[in-house]
Amino acid sequence: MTRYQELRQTLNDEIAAGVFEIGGKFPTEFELCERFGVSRHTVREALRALEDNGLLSRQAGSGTTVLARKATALYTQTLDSLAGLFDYATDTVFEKRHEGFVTIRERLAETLGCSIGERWLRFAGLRRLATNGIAICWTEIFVAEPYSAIRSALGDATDPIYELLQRQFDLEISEVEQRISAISMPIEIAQALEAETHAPALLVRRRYFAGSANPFEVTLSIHPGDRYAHTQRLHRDRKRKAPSTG
Amino acid sequence: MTRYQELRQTLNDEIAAGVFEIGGKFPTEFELCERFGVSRHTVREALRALEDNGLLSRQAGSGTTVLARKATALYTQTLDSLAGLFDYATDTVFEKRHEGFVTIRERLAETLGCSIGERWLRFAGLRRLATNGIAICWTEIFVAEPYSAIRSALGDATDPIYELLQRQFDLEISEVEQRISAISMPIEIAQALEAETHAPALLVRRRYFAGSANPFEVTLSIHPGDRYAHTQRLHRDRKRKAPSTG
DNA sequence: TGCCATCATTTGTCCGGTCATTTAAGGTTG
DNA sequence: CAACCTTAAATGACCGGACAAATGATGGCA
Repeated sequence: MTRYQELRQTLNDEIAAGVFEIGGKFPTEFELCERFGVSRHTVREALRALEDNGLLSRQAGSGTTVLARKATALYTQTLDSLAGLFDYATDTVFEKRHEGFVTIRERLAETLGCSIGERWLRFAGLRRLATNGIAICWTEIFVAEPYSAIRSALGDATDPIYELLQRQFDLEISEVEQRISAISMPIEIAQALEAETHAPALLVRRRYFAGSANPFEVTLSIHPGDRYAHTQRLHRDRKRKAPSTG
Repeated sequence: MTRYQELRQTLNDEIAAGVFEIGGKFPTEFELCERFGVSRHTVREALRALEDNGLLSRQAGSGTTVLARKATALYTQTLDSLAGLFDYATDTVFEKRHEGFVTIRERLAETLGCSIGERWLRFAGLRRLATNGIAICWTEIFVAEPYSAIRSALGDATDPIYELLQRQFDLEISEVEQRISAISMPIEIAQALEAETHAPALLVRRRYFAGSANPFEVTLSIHPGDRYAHTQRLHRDRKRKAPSTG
C-alpha cells in the first residue's frame, strides 16, 4: 500500500473512532506533514480521498472540517444520466410554442421556488413521443437571466437545454431537486394536450443547481394523470452487518 | 479559471469534437506538457478530472485511452434509512381504521401490481402529523399472506411495518419501488381527510422487496394535492468509480 | 519457433519549493 | 460602535524533479 493510502486509512479510522469532533476543525496539512513525516502532496492526496468520501470539507483560508464519522448511504437510486429522470420508454421531442422573458410574480415565484422580480428566459411547449407523436406533457423551461444567451444557440438543437448550458457556460450540474405534486389540469394546457380539463394532473418541477444555492434552470412538466406515473427504484447497497470499512 | 481547468475544457472539447478515436490512445502526459507549456502536475490534474468524468482511462505503463466523447455523469439519491422515503418534516402517527384479509380482484391487482386471487393482509387508516394532528394522507398497507403473522405483533407498535417484518422474519429489504401518480380524490377518503371530493390527489405506491421478485409489502398513500408534494434530490457523483475508504 | 530477459515508455507516487486566493482575527479609524 | 485595513494562516495552484511500478516491444537463446 502506498503512503497516502496508508495515511488515508489511518485518518479514516481516527475519524470513525471519534478522535475529532463532528463539525470541528481537522488538523492542518502542515500539522499532518509533521506528524506523519510525509510531504504536503501526500497529505493532500489522502485528504482529497476523505473529502470525496464525504468525511471532510475543506475551505481555503478556513481549514478542514469534519463532516461525518463514516460514509453512510444505505439505499441509493442511481441514474446513468439525467435523461433517466425522464423515465419515458422512448425518445421524446420538444415542440416549442412560446419563447421569451418573464418577470416573476407572486404565483410563479411560489411554484418555481425563486424570488419575485427576477427575470427568467422561458420556453414552453409540448413534449411528444418521437415514435407516434402522442403528447405526454406540457413543459415549461426557465433559464436564469445570466445564461439567457443560450437562446441564440438553441435553434435546431435537439439536446436538452441543461446540456447546452453545461457546454456553453462550462457548468457542472451538482444537484437536481425534483418535486412532484398533484394539481388540477389547467384549461389551456388541457386543450394543448387534448386532455380533460380539471382532471387530476402531475406537476413535476425540476431545479438544476451548479454549485450555487440558486438554480440556473427550472423546468415544470404537467402530465395528465391517466397518461403518466413517476417511478423510481432504490437499491440497498450495504449489508446489514457490513461495516469494517477499514 | 485556473490552468488545469482551462486545459480540462480544451481537451474535453477536443474529445467531444472527435479529434481522438474512441478506444484509441490519447497523447501522453509529456506530450501534453510540451504542447501546452505546463507542468506535469497541471496536466495530470486535468486528466484526472476527465477520467473522473468517464472520458478517459489511464493505465500505468500502457498510457491513456479514450473511452467516450461525452461525459456520462452519475447521479444518485442516497438515503441513510428507509425513513428518508417519507420526506415529512416531522414525525407522523398512523391511526388504524380497518384491518383484515382481502382477496385481490381486478382493480386492486392493477394498482398494487400483484395477481388476481392472491390474499393480502390489509391495514387502512389515516396518517397524521404528530405535532398538530393534521391528517396528511390516507394509507393502505398490504402485507403478503406468508407474513400475515405480523398481525399479532402489531398491537401498540409505532414502528413502521416493514421494520417489524424485517425483525420478525429476518428479512432484508433489498429494493423499494416508489410510484407516484395523480388521481381524483375518492369520496370516502376525502371525508376521512376532510378534503375536497374529486380534487387532485397524489397516489404514492411503495413496493418493498427482499430478494424475491414479488414484494412482501405494498403501501398506498393518498395525499390531497394541496397538502403534500413529494421531493427528492439527486447529487452528482464526482467520480464514476466509488472512492475507496481503504 | 517459442520462451524469457531486457529495456524504453508511460503512468503512479512522492519529494521539495513558490506564489495565489480565501478566510478569520485583530487593530485602527472615523 | 461600526466600518475598514492589515496581517497571519490555511488551502489551492503550479513548478521542477526523482524514483517506482506496470506495460509492451525488442532481441537473444534454447
